[in-house]
Amino acid sequence: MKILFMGTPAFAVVSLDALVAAGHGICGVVTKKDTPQGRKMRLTPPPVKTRAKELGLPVFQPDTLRDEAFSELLCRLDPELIVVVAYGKILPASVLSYPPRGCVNVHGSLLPAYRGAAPMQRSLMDGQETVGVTTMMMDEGMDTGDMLLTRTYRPGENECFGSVSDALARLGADALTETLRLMEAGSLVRVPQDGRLATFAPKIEKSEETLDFSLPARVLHNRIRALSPAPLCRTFTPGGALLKIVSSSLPGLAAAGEAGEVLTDGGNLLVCCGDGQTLEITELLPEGKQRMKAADYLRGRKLKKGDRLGRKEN
RNA sequence: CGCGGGGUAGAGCAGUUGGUAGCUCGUCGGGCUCAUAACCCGGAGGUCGUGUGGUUCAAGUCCCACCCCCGCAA
Repeated sequence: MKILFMGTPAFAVVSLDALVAAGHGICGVVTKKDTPQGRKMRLTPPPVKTRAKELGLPVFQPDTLRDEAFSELLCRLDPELIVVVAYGKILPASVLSYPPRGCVNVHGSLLPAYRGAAPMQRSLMDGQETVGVTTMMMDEGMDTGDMLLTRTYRPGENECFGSVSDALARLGADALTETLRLMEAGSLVRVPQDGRLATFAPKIEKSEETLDFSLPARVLHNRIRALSPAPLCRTFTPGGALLKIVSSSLPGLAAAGEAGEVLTDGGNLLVCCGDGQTLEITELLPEGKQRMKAADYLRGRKLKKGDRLGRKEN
C-alpha cells in the first residue's frame, strides 16, 4: 500500500520500521520540525526523521498542515493511506479526507480510555494494571475514531513509563501491520467508541513533577514511574538541593512519621508518606550528578534519618 | 558566548589557610558463628578528567586552556 507516514518520537520509529519491513511503500514521512534541545539549544532532528533518512525515505517537516503548500504536497505524494503515530499535531479535515483508505492512528491506550496526549503516563499514574494500544480510523475528534485492533500489556509493579512505552511501541507496530493486512484483505472491522466511557489523558504539567509526600505512598510511586525516565519527579533535600527520583518501590511497611521524613540512615532509602505507608526510593538523580542507586547516594551521607524531603522552602 | 553543579581507589563522598590522599560500601584473605547481608582482624586497589601548561621549595588544593558528565531554562 502506498502510505504517507506521520510521526515524531522514538515510539513512532518502531511502527515506521514495521511498515517498511512489511513491504509497504512509504511515499513520504512527515515529522515535526527540528527543535532546539539540550544545554546548548542545539537544533535536534526528531527520531523519526533520523530513521527515515537512514531508510532513504523522503522527509517533510511542514510548519502547518493547513496551508496550500501541504495540500499540494499531499496531491503530489498521493497516498492511499495515511498512518499517524505520535505525530504531535492535529490533522485538519482536508488531510483526513484525502486518502481513499483514510487515516489510521496508533494510540497508546485502550480506547476509549485515555484519549489525548499522554495516555501511557496517565495510565501508569492511575495505577492501571492493564494498559495497551489501539489502532483506529481517525476522525476530526481527539482520538474519537472507530477502533480497529488492540493489544494489551501488563506492566510490572515497578515498571516505568520508558519501559512501557518501548513495549507498547512494539505492540503498536504489531497491531498496525495487522490492521493494514486486514484492510487489504477487506476484513477490517470498525468498532465505534462508546463516548460515555471516554476518559482523558492531558499532557503532563510541570507542577505534577513535584512530589507531595502527604499523598499516599502508592500514588507517589505511580507518579514516579509514570514520569521516569523523563521528565522525572522531583523533591528537595532539607538543604534545598533538587533531587530527582528515578525509581521507587512499595515495601509495604507502615511507619509512624511525618510526611516526607527519611526513616533510615543507610542502606535503603525509606520515606514516610501521608497514608502512613513507606515509599522506598531506589534510584535518584541529584542536581548536577549522575543518576545513582539510593544506597550509593546515602553512602555520601547527604541524608540522614529524620531529615524531611519535600517542597523547596521559600 | 543563556545560568549553574561536578569530574579524587570498583561505587558514593571528604580533603581544612597548598606540604605526595582519607571515609562509607564493595572486593580479596583470615577469624568468630548452627548460620548470616551481622561482627572482628588484615590486605589489595588512586599518574587526584586532560595538558611532558603556569605560579611555587612544594598543588588534589591557586592560575590558564581544553575534554567529558549533569541540573535549570527552552
